[in-house]
Amino acid sequence: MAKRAVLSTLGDVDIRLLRVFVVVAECNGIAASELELNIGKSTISRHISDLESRIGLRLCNRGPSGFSLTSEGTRVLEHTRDLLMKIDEFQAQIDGIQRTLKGTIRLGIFDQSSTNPNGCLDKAIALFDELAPEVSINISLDTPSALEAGVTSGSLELAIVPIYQPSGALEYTPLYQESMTLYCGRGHPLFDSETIAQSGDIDLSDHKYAGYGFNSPNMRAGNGLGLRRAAQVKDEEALVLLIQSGRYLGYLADHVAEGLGGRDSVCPILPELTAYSVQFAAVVRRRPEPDRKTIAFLECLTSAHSL
Amino acid sequence: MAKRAVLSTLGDVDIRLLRVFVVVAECNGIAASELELNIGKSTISRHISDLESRIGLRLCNRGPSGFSLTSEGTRVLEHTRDLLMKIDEFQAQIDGIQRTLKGTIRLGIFDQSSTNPNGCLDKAIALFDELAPEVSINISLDTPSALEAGVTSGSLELAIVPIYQPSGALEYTPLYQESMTLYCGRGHPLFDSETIAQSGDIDLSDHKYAGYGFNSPNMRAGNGLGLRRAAQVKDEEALVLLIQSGRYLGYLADHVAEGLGGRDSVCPILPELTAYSVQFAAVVRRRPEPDRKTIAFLECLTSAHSL
DNA sequence: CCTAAGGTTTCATAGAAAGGAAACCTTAGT
DNA sequence: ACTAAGGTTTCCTTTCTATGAAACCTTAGG
Repeated sequence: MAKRAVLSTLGDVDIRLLRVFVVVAECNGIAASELELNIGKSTISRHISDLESRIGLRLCNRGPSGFSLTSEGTRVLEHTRDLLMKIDEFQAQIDGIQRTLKGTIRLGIFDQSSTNPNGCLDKAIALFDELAPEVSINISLDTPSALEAGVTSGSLELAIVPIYQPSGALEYTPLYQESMTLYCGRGHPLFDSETIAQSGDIDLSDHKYAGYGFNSPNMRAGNGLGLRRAAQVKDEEALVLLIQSGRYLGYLADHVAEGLGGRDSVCPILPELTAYSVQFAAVVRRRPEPDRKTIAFLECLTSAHSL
Repeated sequence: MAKRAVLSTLGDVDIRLLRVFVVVAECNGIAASELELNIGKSTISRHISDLESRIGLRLCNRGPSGFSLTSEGTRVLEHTRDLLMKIDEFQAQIDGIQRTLKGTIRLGIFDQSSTNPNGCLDKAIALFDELAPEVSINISLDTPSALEAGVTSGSLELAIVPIYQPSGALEYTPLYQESMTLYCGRGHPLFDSETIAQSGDIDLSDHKYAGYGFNSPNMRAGNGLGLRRAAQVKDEEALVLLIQSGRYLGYLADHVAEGLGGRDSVCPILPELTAYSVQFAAVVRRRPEPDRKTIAFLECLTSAHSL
């Protein structure tokens, strides 16, 4: 220990010595405290004299003639008990902080993903609320890229987004998949499933396509098939509307299509070709490392989805 | 450290680490705290991570992207400041105890020694009162042996006695001397100083001798000269009375004899032969080691007598 | 893309601290 | 006087701790 400028102006009263002193005083002698402290008397003796020389006071008379605190020792003992109590209190406070999760967690979810039956966000929230009832949860909906930006900037602790163009600054934890297929509505030329099954080479670019306005796996899939976007939507309801008009093709999550009344309403087009699946993942930032409540929530999410 | 049963259930929060943490938090970064702490950043970095792992919480985000306390870090910081304050307070209290002398000091003085002009007890008391105004002083008079017994038993902190038969259990600190000579009173056959000066061999045992009843240097001196005690006294006034009667020889402190009106009243007998001097000393017990106020008083005594 | 700044990690080392064993010193009580 | 009990000292070993130097990693900002 070369230089201790600011640190310990007086030589940090060794807590350990103080504890020894208290025990010795309570046991009324070194020999008696051996058992309690579980260390040899030579060590205890040295501890006591160390303490005495550090604080510059003789604390107790000890020897074959008996043990007794000096008047100063009595006073020091009082203050020491005080201090040790304070330290224990401190420990307890720290433990409390460690145990209790407090604050607010800001979650973001992809605004078109809340209906997926594979998503167990509800279960995760229930789990988390049990684990950390003191944390208030704040959920916002947005587009995947906006969510990722939010997480990166720190305005969101965690988001659930489809994995599209993973950012290196973010940590993705896969949760569930969503399968997407190109659909058309009743009245569309491609609506008849038989027809579609037979004709091997339909030129999809002959048909109008409706898709989201923002960057997404959806959009990439559309481009890959040579689809040309003739309508831009912002949300799923609008897309469903366009498809059901019988004039547009569009990608729908299969669970959405099923909810639409089955084959009477919409019809998948060349699933083998057009279907793809999107991996949804919880995303948190890599650094600064997410805080404990976020990690806890992430754990709740993964365990909710692994059931 | 093999076993730490009672000691440090949780691993004594190293005060040092906490201090480092506070400084780093206040400096808003490790690099900035280097100067303040006067230790290298590698060490500081390790300290912070040590602390974090000891208390099981991440306290701050740090790195090229900047420094910030986590929410937990903020809370820990508060409690830490609290604790450090308490520790400083403790130190101050100890310092206070160290500085302040309190209680009562019980002094004993030889009941025949208070008139000696060499004794500077008054000055010593004045010094002590300045140094330790909170200590109340308790003075009792007694015979040397009673005083030594009192010091040995602990019923007196300190006594001032003539050194006669030093006890090994006591610590003697010489203070001043008192010279004693054999005197006789006007009317005594040996009163004429001329006569005495001429006759080389006076048989002192021809004369009545008056001395103290208790063991003392005085008594030993009397015995050594072959004096036979014909009268026993308990205090000096009585002795003076007997000597002034012209019938008795007796040892008087020279300063007492001088106070008696000089040669007209009493006359020294063969000073070269009979005179002896008594060393007065402060006496404290060796063990249990005297307490601080006693040591302080002893210092006051010696410095009062060394002026 | 490059660099500087802020931190972290690794490595090696000096020194402190904790501990036990055994010899030793004192004192109370026989 | 002798002994046992209570402490202290001495000596040595083992384990930690603190520390700086230097290499390294990461990010902000030209």
